[in-house]
Amino acid sequence: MADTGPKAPAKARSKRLAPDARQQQILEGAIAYFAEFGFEGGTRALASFLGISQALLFRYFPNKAALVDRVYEVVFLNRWNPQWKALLTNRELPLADRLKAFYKDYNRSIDRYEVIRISLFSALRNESISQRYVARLREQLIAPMVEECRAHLGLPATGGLPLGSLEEQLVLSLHATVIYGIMRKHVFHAAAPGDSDLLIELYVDSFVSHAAESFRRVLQRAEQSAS
Amino acid sequence: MADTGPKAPAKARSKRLAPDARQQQILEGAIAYFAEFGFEGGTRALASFLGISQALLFRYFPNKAALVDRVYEVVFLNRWNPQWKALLTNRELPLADRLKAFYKDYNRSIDRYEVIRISLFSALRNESISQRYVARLREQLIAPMVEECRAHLGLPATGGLPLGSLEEQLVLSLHATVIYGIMRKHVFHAAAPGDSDLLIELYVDSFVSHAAESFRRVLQRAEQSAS
DNA sequence: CGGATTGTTTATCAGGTGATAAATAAAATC
DNA sequence: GATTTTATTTATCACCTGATAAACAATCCG
Repeated sequence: MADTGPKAPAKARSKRLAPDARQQQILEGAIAYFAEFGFEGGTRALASFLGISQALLFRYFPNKAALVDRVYEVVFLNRWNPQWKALLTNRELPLADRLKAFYKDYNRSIDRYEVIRISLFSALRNESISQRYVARLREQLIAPMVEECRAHLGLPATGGLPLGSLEEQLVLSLHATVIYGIMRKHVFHAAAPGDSDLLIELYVDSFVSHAAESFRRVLQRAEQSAS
Repeated sequence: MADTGPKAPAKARSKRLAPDARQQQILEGAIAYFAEFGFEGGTRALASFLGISQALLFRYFPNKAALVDRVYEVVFLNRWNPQWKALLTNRELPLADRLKAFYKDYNRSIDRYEVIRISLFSALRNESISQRYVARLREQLIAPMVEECRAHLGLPATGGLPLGSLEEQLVLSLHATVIYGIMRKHVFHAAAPGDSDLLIELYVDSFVSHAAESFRRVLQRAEQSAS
């Protein structure tokens, strides 16, 4: 079994911080610590990682769950850019340009060790905040992308996609490529030093140039199963 | 914080099994239990999940780590098909057909709740078996796919890829799509009821039909950075 | 300086953990 | 059916967990 906590690198004892600063320090340390060891990591190891006593944690957070919730908030909510949807649906730009700009920015925003690992840890626990994030991703970004693809291809709007429709899954292949690349780096530790922006351009070009054919076949299948 | 163990559905007490059968039953139960709650799940909850006493676990496995190791073995090693590489490198078939046949079979093999979740739990713990799996995936399947793409496009063989080369990452986009679809289903609980085989055919066709252009641009970039 | 304030630590608690040994009960053997 | 064998459970251990309260010590303020 892997070790479940650091054997105390324990920074030099930094005494008597202002309450705000200490709370912030604990929160940031907790993000780093939980990202590494998961939420089962103990409060003692976390405290020693921070160079403070274990009891001090409970002065700034009423209990471990509250601390974990704050970690979730930082990782999930603070990392969402409300302009993404507007960017994706701005039909004054070509579809490919919008997708490239979006995925470059999205990739930049979530390609971080703590973010991807904490997202996974919380998803594996079926945390509701993780499921809300997935729902928002679908409603705010993936579904609009499908509509934009339809518009780009001269197809009528869907007026609401069924969950997990084939069209949605087509668009998700783009998303999957970006996410999986980040996971390979931070979870599987399989180096991926390549130029992310170049790869995103290639992925998007490949997707868009084949979209007509893919959508045609997917819609044909949908008609078949409807009959 | 999410609940960390089942409150004992506790099947009816099945008494006095043959040792082999009981060991097998514990192993299978452990796979289901750890897949749900992760490896921090307690032995008491596992035992109650199995409908046996906690002490009995330690008669069939010397300690928890040994049980976890057996779970890893079943999930990782038993799920590898040695014929995959041969299938992918069989140049009597068109490249697209090989990729489709491989990914349909690969998808069928790993698209299971326990498999994908236990893989992720172990990867997040940096278990060596997980890293060995990733290395094997790269050497046995991904790298050969790159070589096959080169052959398909009339390019010379590489004679050994640098880790994380751009070409490798191009091929990984295909892989990512399959894996991420499975993760969405079993980790993010975002339904994906679509016809996997159809989607795999679309992904592969899209990839292959755009491969010439993608490889051209990637190799051009590689030359630039070499100069 | 001296006393009040407050950030921090030490000591401690009840409950949970993996693991062991003795006690029990079901099957196997004669 | 009595006796041996063994699968299983109950009781227990030392240790670790999150959390609390009292003791301590650094800063502030007069």
